[in-house]
Amino acid sequence: MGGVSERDDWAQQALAALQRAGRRRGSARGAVVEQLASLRCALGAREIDEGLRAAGQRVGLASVYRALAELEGLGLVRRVDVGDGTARYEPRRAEDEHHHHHLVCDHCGRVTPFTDAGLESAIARLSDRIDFSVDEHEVLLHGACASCA
Amino acid sequence: MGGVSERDDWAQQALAALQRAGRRRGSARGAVVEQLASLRCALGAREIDEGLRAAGQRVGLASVYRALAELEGLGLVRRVDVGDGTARYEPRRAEDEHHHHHLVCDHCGRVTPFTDAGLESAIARLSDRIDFSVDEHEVLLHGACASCA
DNA sequence: TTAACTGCAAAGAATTTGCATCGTG
DNA sequence: CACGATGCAAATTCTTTGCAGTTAA
Repeated sequence: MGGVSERDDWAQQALAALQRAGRRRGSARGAVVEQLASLRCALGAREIDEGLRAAGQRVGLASVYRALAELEGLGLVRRVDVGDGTARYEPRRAEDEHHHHHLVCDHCGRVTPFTDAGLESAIARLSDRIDFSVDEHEVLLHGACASCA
Repeated sequence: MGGVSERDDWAQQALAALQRAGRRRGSARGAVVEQLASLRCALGAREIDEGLRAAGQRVGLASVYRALAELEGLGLVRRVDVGDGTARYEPRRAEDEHHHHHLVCDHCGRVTPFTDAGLESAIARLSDRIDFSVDEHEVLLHGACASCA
């Protein structure tokens, strides 16, 4: 719990894991990790690409997809699908740090994160009870956000 | 309570709603409603199309998509996205009848329904607490199913 | 008869893959 | 130097749309 922000923390962890997996450090992959690390909530491949482009980092969209696939395979990011036909990704931080779920406004499309302890414990109890090895969970609440209601 | 199976019940309700919405009763749409009504869990457009084809009902895939879009718009089906890049749909029955969520095996891809009262009440409490009008929710548990673990 | 419904084929959008080239270890 | 990484373009896959023929009300 020091001066290192969780952002750099995750980025470092991700880069280390990639290296451990025998991967080299290319510029595109590094940029994607960097971009993901600065996120608070899930983003799609196109959004990540645009973000990098805006930051002056010209990256091929294919490389963004490849980086995401790699990171997902190593368990460093998780894919969240809110039902609009595109995949979103967000860093999977250690422990319960920043663990959250998503509110999806079906009117404006905005996706907002939220957390709820009651929900987490209900899921934990449930996970223990069933004959299925749970290693990831996601709760989506669809409806109308405050501004759209 | 009654001799009418929930299957016919939902199908009738769906057809009635379509008619009320000023839609005619074409064969393709009727077949899709029929097929959805016999489901216990979510299916993708292609699967529905194949099911109909297997039953001798030759239907254009485009019509299946059109029927699903129409039903979703009327709130008769809900779309479930388990993260494999394809959309799945299942009938949205009245009240809590058959209300369930999904276990997704990341190894074999199998999707299995489950129910949990604790989860439902946690979500109900949460929904009351937040500044967001929730009208639909979905819980996805990813991991390894009994046969894959 | 009229407007909705349907199927096929073309169009679109998101994601993946082939390949020649570039850069890291 | 050798092999992984990258970008572009072509290829796939899923879904939507344009049209002309078909059919329910």
